[in-house]
Amino acid sequence: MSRAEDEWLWGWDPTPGIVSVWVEADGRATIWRRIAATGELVREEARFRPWLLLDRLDDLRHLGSELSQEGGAGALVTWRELEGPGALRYLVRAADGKTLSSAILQGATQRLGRRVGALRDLGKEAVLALPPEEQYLVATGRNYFRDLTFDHLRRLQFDLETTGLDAGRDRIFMVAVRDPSGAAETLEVEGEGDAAEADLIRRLVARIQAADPDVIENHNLHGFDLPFLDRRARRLGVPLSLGRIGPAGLRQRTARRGAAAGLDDRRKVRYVAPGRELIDTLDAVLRHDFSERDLPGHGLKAVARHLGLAGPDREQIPGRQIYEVYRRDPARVRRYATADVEEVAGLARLLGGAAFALAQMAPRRYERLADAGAATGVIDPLLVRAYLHAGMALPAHQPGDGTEHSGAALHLFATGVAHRIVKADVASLYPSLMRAFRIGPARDRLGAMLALVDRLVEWRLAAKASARAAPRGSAERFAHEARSAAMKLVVNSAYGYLAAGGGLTRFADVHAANKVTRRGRETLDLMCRELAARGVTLLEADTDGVYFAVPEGWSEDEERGVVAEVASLLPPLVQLEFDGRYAAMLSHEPKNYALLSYDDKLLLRGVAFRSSRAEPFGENFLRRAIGRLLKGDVPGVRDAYLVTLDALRRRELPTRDVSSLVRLTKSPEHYLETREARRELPYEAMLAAGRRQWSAGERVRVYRTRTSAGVVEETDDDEDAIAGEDPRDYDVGHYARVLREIFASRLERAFTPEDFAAVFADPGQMSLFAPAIENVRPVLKRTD
DNA sequence: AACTGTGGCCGTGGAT
DNA sequence: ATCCACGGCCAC
Repeated sequence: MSRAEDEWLWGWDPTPGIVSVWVEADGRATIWRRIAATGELVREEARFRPWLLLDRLDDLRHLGSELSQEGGAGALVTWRELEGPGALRYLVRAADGKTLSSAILQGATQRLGRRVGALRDLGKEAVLALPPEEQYLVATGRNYFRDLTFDHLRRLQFDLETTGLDAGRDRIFMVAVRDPSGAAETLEVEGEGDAAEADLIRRLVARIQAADPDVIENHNLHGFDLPFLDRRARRLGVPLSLGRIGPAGLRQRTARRGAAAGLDDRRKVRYVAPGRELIDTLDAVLRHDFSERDLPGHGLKAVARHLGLAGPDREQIPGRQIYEVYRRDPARVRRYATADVEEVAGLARLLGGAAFALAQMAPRRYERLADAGAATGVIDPLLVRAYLHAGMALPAHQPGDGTEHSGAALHLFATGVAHRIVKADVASLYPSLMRAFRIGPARDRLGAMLALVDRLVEWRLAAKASARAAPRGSAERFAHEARSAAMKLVVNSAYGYLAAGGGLTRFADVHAANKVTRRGRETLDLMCRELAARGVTLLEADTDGVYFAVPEGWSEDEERGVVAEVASLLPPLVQLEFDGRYAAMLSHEPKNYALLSYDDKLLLRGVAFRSSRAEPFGENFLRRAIGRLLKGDVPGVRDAYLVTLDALRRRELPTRDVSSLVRLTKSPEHYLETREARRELPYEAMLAAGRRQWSAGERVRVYRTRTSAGVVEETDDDEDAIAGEDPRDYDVGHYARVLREIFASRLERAFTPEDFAAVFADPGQMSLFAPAIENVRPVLKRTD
């Protein structure tokens, strides 16, 4: 059993070194493999028998003797019935996938009496047809990258520098390229006009073909560089052969993020080049930030700086000035563009390892796993392969039966300021409960989901141990850490897979999901009861963790002791951990609190304390005020308030500091339709600034003036904000109110009402009877 | 072709 | 003045 389950996770075919797979619908497969020992690339051709799953054979009966059971002689289409109760039970194959699908479509058209033009028109209850590469990987049990490490890949990075953002009008004038050896250079236009740009594109293509990379990487590759390059190449009539085989020109696939498929189109496409994997480091950044939530932004420069990838003398040029700087000082743009590709290479290596590790498990192309959602993009392919390998029929998707799904428990025990804080939480609560109580999808007769979660957790522990044992900074350690991150991603989405609504996932089971969350609520309640019984003050508990304050005089060992005692009361596999200790906490509302660590770092949590749309001046004030508050410096809190208020009234704050970052979700046309019924400040600001064009999804900084609203132009570079150009025409009265009513009010729970009024009294309106600020003490109030 | 979940705070701007 | 529905953002 154990071996079979490992095969569900890793596949079974030992073929090493696959770096890319390309399969045509007619069953011709091309496999590129890199020999780890020599670095040599080998290309292999194979014939492969395309397959799909059907719920019935009816639509193939018209083939007569050209349809036969597997093992029979020479029929066009062969079939095999899989075991178990699943609806998708007929595995059908043919030498050419197109023969297979057109035979089915012909039969379905006859049977249903309407034209069925595509397999998906039959519905996912009736047919499962994977993309050709995935059919190949599932059928063979092969996976990408077996016995390879990330550094075995030949990776090339390129980055376009253009005269503007509009591919219909602007041109490419430079391309920075970093080849797999690590050497970076720039290609530049020689002269002007179409011929010069066309020549530059030809040189780029030649450069890529000569370097012959397995992987092409850039930040926002699919959002900018490839669509821009594709449009320019088409316009200039330059053949764009970025792949290893096949005709020139990029192919497309639809994806959740990428370039707009057409004008004003919500659908997104990504480009595909046979034999190479096109990797966008923005995907890795988003995936990383989803779990870590520690990045200041998602742009290349911000991420590179944050991760320590940027050199100290990193050349910076604001996007819109690049071409202008190039004409004046081309060497500067060369340094800038070269730094870009070098940072991308570092970023891909640092954060891309997880997708690489996923490709060693799931039967999909590396580039698809790099941007796939974990549930339908990773778990589902693993389950499909497990069922086929076991010869079991797959259940079809099923809509929910109407049962509601409820989530986690949440308790707020006290608000205000507390000291000596401990956080205890359960590691991976939901997957642990699934394992501990054997909660899996009812329709998963094979038990593949729980088996996969078991295996992933076990392998992940092993990977973590191996990582710890390997030398710091070594490629080996890096590989184990990446594998651990990939496994964490999959394990943590197992519950989401189960709870997914709308018939989204094949094995979704709301009853099982409800069992998981019910056990979760029980576990959290038990933790809280048992902790309280041991003399601590509970503050807040959410889902899988609890904050509490310990009595004065407790040592860290005593803190850890109480957590360990409670941990011993939980079911096996459900591990309560000591997650951290803090000097002080401001508890505001559920899911909204601030923590001061013992080394003086302030952590803000919740939308009341940190929100991407909050005005910077308000967040700065909050950081200062809460920092002082948690150190017991109440006069310092008042001082932070007065200083901010004063700066505001003197208009010392740049307009950006009072502006709010908002996402425009309505197109100009859409807004104009609803404008009369409902006026909204962000759009009014755009219109007032004379901007009548924007795209839904765009984020802009807006602010309020006395009479109307304005837009702050974002610059890439902070030094670039030229004081003289800032109108500072913001509405001081409005922002003084915002400071008091929106930001200062976040500290309301910290004081009695009288003290709060005194701390945040307007300097001109101090009451004679107000309490002396020096004597004000923060409070903690039970909420019961 | 893509698509994991619930709980919760809070600001906006019209309705009452 | 107060209420409320809604959308956005965030904690888990």
